[in-house]
Amino acid sequence: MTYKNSKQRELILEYMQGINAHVSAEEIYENINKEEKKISLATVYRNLGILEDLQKVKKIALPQERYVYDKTCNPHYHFYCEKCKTLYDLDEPYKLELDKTISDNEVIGKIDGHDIIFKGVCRNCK
Amino acid sequence: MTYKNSKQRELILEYMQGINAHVSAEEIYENINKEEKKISLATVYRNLGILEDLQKVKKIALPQERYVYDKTCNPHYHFYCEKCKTLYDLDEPYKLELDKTISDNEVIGKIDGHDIIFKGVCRNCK
DNA sequence: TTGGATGCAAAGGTTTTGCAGTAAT
DNA sequence: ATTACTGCAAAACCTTTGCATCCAA
Repeated sequence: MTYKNSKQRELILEYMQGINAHVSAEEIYENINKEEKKISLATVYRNLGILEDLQKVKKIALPQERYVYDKTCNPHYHFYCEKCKTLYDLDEPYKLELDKTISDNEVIGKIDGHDIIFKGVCRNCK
Repeated sequence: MTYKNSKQRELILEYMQGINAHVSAEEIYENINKEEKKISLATVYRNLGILEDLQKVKKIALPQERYVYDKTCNPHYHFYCEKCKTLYDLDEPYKLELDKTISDNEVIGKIDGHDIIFKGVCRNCK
C-alpha cells in the first residue's frame, strides 16, 4: 500500500522530532491538541502504526506494563520469535559487566539490573 | 501487609511450577479451570500481583504489545527509572557480539537483534 | 475519480475495583 | 474477631474498527 501525504501524520512526526522523550499515543494526542483540536486519538494510533512501518518511529515496551508471566525469577534472558510469538528462555549467563559498563552514565543514579530480549525467528518456524 | 494462605494462590503457583512456558493471566485462568471452575479471572490477576511481590513470579513485556514511542530508530538501549517511570535513552554502543554469542542456541533459527532495558533509579530521583 | 486518511462513536480486549460474603489466623 | 481473600459484575483503560466524509494524487 502506498501512503498519501497527511497533515496529521506530519504533525505527529514534527512533534516527535521536536521532543526528546518517550511518549504514549495519548500524550502525543494531548500535546498536539494543546490549543485547539487538530487530530483525533484514532488518527494518532493509525499514524503511529504507519510511521512504525516507515521506520520513522519505534514502539517500546515499558517494563511495568506486561502480559506474560514467568515462573523463573532469577535473571535470565529471552528470545522472542516474531513468527510464532513464542518467548523462549535462554540459558546464557547473566552479564553483570553490562551493568557496570553503563553505571557512570549521567542520568543513572543506581542500577538494579537489566533485561535483554533477543528477537528473530525460532528454529521451528524457520 | 501480611498475606494469608489461599487455595487459589497455591493453584496458580502449582500450575506455574508445572509448566515450562510463559503464560498470560488469561491462559493461567483457563488452564486451571480446565475441568471445573476453581478460580476467577480477577483472583488470578490479584494473585499474580501478590506472587510478583513475593518474587515467585515475574512479569515480562512482550515486544509486540507496547506503550511508548521513540523517535530514535537506530538500535540503542534504555534505562528505566522505577521511581519516576521515565525511560531514558543510553548512548552505549550496540553490542553486536551479544547476538553472535547466543546464535548457536538450539531454539534459535535466526537473530534480528536485541533490546536491553536497564532498570534502577535515575539521578534525579536518588 | 480513486483510494488512502480523517473524525466520531462504538466495539474489543485486558486489567482493576467495589462489594458482600468467605475463609484464614 | 479481625483482616485477607474470593467471586461476580461493573468500571476503567487502552487500542482498534466501521462508517460516512474528506482530501491527496
